[in-house]
Amino acid sequence: MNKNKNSKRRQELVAIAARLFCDQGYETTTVRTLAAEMGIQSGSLFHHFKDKQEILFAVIESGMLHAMEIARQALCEAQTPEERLHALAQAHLSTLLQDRDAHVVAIYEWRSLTDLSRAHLVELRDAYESIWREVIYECQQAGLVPDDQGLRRRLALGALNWTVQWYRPDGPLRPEDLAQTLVDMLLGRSPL
Amino acid sequence: MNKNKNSKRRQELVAIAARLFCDQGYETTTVRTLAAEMGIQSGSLFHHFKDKQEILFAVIESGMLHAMEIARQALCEAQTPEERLHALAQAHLSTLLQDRDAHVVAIYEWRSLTDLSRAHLVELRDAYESIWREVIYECQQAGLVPDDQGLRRRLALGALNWTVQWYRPDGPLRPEDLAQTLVDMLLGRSPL
Amino acid sequence: MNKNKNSKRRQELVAIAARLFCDQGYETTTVRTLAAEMGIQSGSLFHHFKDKQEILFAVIESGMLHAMEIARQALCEAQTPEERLHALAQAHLSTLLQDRDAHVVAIYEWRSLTDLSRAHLVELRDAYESIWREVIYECQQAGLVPDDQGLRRRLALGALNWTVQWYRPDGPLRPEDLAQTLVDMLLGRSPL
Amino acid sequence: MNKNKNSKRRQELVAIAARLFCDQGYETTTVRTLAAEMGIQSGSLFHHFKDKQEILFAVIESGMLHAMEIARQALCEAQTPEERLHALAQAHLSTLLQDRDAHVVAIYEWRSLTDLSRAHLVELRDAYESIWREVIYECQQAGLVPDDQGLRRRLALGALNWTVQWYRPDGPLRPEDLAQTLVDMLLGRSPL
DNA sequence: AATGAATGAGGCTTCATTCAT
DNA sequence: TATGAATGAAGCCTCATTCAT
Repeated sequence: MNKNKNSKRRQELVAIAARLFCDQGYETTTVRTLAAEMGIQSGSLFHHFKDKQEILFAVIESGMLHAMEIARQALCEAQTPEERLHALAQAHLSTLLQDRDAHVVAIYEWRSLTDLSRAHLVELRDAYESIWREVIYECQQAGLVPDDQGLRRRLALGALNWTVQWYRPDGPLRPEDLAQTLVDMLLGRSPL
Repeated sequence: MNKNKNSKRRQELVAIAARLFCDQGYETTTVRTLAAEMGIQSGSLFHHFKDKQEILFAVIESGMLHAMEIARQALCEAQTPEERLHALAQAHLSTLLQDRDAHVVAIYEWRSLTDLSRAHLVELRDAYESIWREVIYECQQAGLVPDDQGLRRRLALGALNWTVQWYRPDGPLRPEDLAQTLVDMLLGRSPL
Repeated sequence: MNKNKNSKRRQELVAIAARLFCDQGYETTTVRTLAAEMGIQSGSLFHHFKDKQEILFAVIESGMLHAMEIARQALCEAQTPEERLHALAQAHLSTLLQDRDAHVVAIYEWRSLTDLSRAHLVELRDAYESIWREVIYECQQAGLVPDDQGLRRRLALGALNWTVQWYRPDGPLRPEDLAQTLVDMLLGRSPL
Repeated sequence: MNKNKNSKRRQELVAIAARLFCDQGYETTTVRTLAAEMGIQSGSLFHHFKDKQEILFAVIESGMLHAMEIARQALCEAQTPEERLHALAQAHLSTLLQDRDAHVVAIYEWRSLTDLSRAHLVELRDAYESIWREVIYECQQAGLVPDDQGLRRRLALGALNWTVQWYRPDGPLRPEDLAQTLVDMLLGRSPL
């Protein structure tokens, strides 16, 4: 099995799998379909991945790692708590759009992961959410957001994640508007 | 096949299916498992439902019909736009908790429906969302919410729906707090 | 799955499997071939047996149970130690010929059993061998066979078992001759 | 492919294959496992052997050639018919113990050989058995063994071959005792 | 001699569904 | 309504073998 987990080729295969899992669902996507779309034979798939499940893991992991990276970069350039919150929301939307397939898969196919894989990804998710926790905490310290045991943070993240259900980048709504409205809601502001 | 779609027995079976589909996923739950949990043989299942897929449809439909009913009742007793918005959010949370299984299934297994079934359920969903649209419109007319092409409504509904991912009724958070915070965010209020 | 382990139908299937496993080997015999020879579809096989391995177990177990039964019956009618020894050898040869398939499979495919199955069959085998141990012990007490820690017993049983490799019932050698010669060798006699 | 069939390297590989085939069975041992134990990659294996099956052939052939060699040497030093019979039994046991892997494989995996390979090995086996035939014949001429169309020879060889099933060199029984008892049984003697 | 990715046929097993009882 | 044996298509995965490097 090809152990080079970050090879260009592998990343391509993961992207293709992400698309298929997103479109058809993990259980419904057959190994043969995966292979066909990748331009290889079904047997060859198992040189790259131990399991069908390992492909699922790779898809979700790649989405999460990317999300983390983008969030970190976005925060580097932001200063005030509010700016940082805004940057984070923007970054979140960016990955959601850029790696939509992977994130949709993460949401829908979480259950199909093995316990071990899931445990590993839970760590990643916790790491990501702790970034949000931190930024929200800064906002609280600055008196911008009430201390509500993370309630607003959870609602906001939920609202963001749910956007994959309805948001289409080719619609009239710009991502910036989305992020702005989200921040407004979090901070208890109304544009009126 | 039992044509009496609302028979007590059938509703029991649907509830059992909802639980299994929610816990294990639609694709992963076998007809045999369904039958076993229902206390019958797998062959007998097909006297109650034409298809495995029809069971899925019944599960989701029942959740949606229930949601609609609860929403309508809640609105009957509410007067001002804000009260009505609050009542709606509360009602939404209620079904989400009461019929959690069915709603989780609706979210996760939407894809496994046949086109025909999906079309029918889309109608139901649209009917439900139009209730929200209406109430939000009333709030806009009252100057409580900005006119943003449904953006806030969508974010709010997303935030609510996402609660099935993390909200546990046995935790410290009461559903009322959730509904209140949600309304606050929608209306651009901060408890600070 | 059909739980009636002694049904006529099941015994037929086991006999067919025995023949195939004997002729082609367990690993080499495919489930599809098994099913085809049984006149059913490959999927139907799994109503009767949980596993391919369970078929192997059933084949070997049936051979062993039969061997035990025949040995017990033969001993009922024999009196003196030597008669009993002779009856036992004769009985052993009988099963070896009657259930040749099953016994060949037992010898060759022992390794393919699961640990659990093997443990169960080891008990059966031990029970069978203890019959031999007993009869040989009677012969020792009667001064017919030396006490050699079971060495002659083992050599004799080995010689018998090996007959499946070369003995053909349609040859010039009668089973009785075989049994007689075996007993002669065990008792240290020569026809000269 | 390496045409030097007797190269040191090749003999090593054959010995490793013998061990694996003996422990896991021919069908169950994968080419990858073979290669791994040999310290090479699976592709490289095919530079040494045309086929997986050719490895099996090499294993069995080597065991047989060795057996023949040891038998011939043993007979060189023996004089009387009985001495020669004893030497032969002793030699047989020696190879059975020395090359246990190869002989076990010969017994169990005979079926997996191609017809061509099998035919070649049948010649070797016949050559070996004719040595036994000869020595037994000498014993017959000397009045030590009855003329029974090879029945005692076959039983004796079977008893010997079967020893691989139960004999362990680290047990209380010495190979010499085994050989002696075997000869006694063949010649119709009892130590009593 | 060696590598190791790729092949592609084929293996075991599962599963929704049917149908005679 | 209920049963449960049978179906047969399809799923995931393995494995001996090849071939360009």
